[in-house]
Amino acid sequence: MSYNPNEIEAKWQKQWDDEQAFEPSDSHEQKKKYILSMFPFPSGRLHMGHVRNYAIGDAIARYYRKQNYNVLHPIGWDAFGMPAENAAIKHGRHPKDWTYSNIDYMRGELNALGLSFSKTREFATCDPLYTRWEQEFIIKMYESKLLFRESTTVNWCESCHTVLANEQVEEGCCWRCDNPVQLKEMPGYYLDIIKYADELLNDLKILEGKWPHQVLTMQENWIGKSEGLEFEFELSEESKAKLDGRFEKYTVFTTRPDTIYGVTYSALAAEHPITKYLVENGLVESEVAQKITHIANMSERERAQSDKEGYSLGITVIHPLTGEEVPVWTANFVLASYGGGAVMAVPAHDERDYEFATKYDLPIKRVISGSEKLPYTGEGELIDSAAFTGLINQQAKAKIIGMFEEAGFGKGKINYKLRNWGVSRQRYWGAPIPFVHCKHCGLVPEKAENLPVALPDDVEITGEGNPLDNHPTWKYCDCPKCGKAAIRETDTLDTFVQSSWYQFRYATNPKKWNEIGIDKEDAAYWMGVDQYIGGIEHAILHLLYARFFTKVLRDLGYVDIDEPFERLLTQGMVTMDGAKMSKSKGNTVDPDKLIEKYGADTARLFILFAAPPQKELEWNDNAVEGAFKFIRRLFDRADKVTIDHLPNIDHEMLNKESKLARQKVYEALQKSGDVYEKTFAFNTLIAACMEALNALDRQNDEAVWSEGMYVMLNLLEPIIPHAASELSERLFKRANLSDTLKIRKEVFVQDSILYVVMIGGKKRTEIEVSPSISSEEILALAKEAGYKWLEGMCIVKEVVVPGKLVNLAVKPAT
RNA sequence: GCCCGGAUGGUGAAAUUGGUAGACACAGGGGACUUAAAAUCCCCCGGCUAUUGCAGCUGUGCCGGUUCGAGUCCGGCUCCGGGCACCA
Repeated sequence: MSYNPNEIEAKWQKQWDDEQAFEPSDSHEQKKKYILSMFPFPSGRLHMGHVRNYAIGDAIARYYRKQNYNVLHPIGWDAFGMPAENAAIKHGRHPKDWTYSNIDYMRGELNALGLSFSKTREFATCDPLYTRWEQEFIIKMYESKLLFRESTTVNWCESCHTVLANEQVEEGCCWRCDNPVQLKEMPGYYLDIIKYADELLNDLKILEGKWPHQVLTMQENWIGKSEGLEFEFELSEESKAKLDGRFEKYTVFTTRPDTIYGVTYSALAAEHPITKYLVENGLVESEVAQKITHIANMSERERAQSDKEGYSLGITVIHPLTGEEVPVWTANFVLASYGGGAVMAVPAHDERDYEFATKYDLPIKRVISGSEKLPYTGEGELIDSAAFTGLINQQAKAKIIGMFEEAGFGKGKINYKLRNWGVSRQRYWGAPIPFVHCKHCGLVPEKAENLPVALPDDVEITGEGNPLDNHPTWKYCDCPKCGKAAIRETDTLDTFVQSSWYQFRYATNPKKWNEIGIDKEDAAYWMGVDQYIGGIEHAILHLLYARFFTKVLRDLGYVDIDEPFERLLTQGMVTMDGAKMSKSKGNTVDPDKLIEKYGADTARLFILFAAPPQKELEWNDNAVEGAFKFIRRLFDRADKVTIDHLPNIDHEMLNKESKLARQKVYEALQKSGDVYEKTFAFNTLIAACMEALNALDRQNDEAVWSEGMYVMLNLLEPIIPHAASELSERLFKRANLSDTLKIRKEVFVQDSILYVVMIGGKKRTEIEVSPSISSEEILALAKEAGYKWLEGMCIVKEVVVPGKLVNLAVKPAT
């Protein structure tokens, strides 16, 4: 038979459409699988990374459908975001128009790949119906104090004209546009993710073995939990006077309370209120004040790259245990955003404190024994530490915290590197934050019946300022509470908010989408996502936010689960000439052209064959051709099939080649379960099928051919669905596709077994023996076969590995 | 600097988790068919030595160890990729 991919693929895609073949059943009786590939941003065209992502997910979804699971395999569009506005600025197109026409085009591309998505559950996150429910959640979060508004120093991207969350700053630059991020003081909305830090950290244990190890450690480090002591430094009387009595004390945090007797100075951030007061009121020399202001204006990134720098503030604090006066400095390495912006400095046992003390000639006092070399940050016994001297530092830590707590001037404290999630964006193309600023009532949430707060269509997008703020009328409204004139919030939500709950939206039956955001029962049935597939670049951002949102929605009573994604597969990048495919590098391969030339099945087969999904995939045009040839060969060999069902075969009656062919076929079948359910090493399954086809080719038995094709098409259908369906229809009336195949043990029974004979650890020869033979007999035969290498040797040890090999350890005979 | 990965032929990769390293493919070489080309089919294909015949040595980034046996386990390095980057 000849292979005409374009014709076949159009035929099957139409048939699947007509049959609505991939809609899950509404019934909750059946066992289920929820297979989800991360949804795409509608940028205009699919790229190879998408093709890979969806080929993997589709193979898994199709496999489970064959195993009689009720499968939810949805797709949608992560549709809000900056590129839509950039397109508006550049080409004068309305973001809405740009977005929805991109979606239409890309939907067609996904369709052409033969992906088995549920069509009834598709949505775009910019659909007002989606925004409506998101706004409801946001209001609920505000009411339970998880969402709050405050003015803080934020990461600001001048090129995107918007605020960025901490996670969205990569190497000091904006994650999206790569421009350097500046610090700016601004009001904004925050989600209290720190409140969930402990749970987000602890629940990583649930995901162990199910998520890539790498992602778990990245999240763990990002949360950055540390336990220590928080206490207050009281200012000396003289210093209080100098500060006009406005400050009495300040708080510091340390993870090393065991080194507290080694404190020789304290350091404040440039932004610390005391530092600011001193600078602003001329209480430090004007030259120093200037330098401090300069530091305060630097980004964290810039500060991290500069040398240690600091200035004496001319004030002192009292050491809480010794009563000694300790000088206070300001230092550029003290972060305002962590632990109160102030530290106790122990130069003997902290690298930063040591470097600083050496530079400015501050005293260094050793209090932990151990290495002679300073700074020493390891374990040891306390020295020179009053009542605690002699204790091991780990014990001392707990005792000192206990002592502080008893005395009431400090307490054990847990700190996180994780910072609260700033969700305000000063953009147009996002979900409006549904609040109103009222002169009389303050910040007021919009009434439920007025949701969604929708975006105005008539905007001017110039790239200058926030288009919603500039709109002539949109922001003027009545206060939902008192009815007087008020101003609508013009910030919109971070787009990561939309992707934090989309998994629940898909799980909700679309018939209920108008009435409800997330259906609890539907979610209980479908969630969590059994297999989630996406790029490693979301290891922290999206995956942490979605985990957080799941816990929040649970606590607000919307769902009953703790973790959204049961299993996670992170796919590798698609590269060409060793570099990531990108338009700017000009090394892209257009999926449309590939499909046009070879068909979707070839694209899918190549992508799954060329490398295991987790690894990087190097594009190779020749290998694509090879994938195409394999499918063509299947069509060619279809002529060998003469029986239209799974034949009964008397294995004993077959010749050696046919027996081997059956063995290869069933080896592939045996492998398939593991591949589709656990390892996702599709490359090895495809290789096993190629081996089976090669072995079938070397024999002539019609029944063995028929059986082989019956099994192989069944195994390959999730990977090359059009070709496999077509052949299965022509040869077996598709019976093989719905069949649950059983392993035939008899094909693995060998007439004889090949034993490798190793002598002195080296492979020397082989012997073919009957399977019923004893170890003694095998050894005897091995010695006979290997006499050549045994001459002049005596055997020290004999090892027989059943079914595999014989190893004779030898040494020269004396 | 710290934390994770990884390193196997010319290339992409396999290797039942301690048991014949290089399956399966791509590229390359040779041959068959053909007027010719394409397509298809067959053979060879880690390195070195030998080649009249068998064959021998060596080989999974490097050095060492455990073991009858190590790509796989242990210790110490080198290089590459990713993440974090003064978090007290």
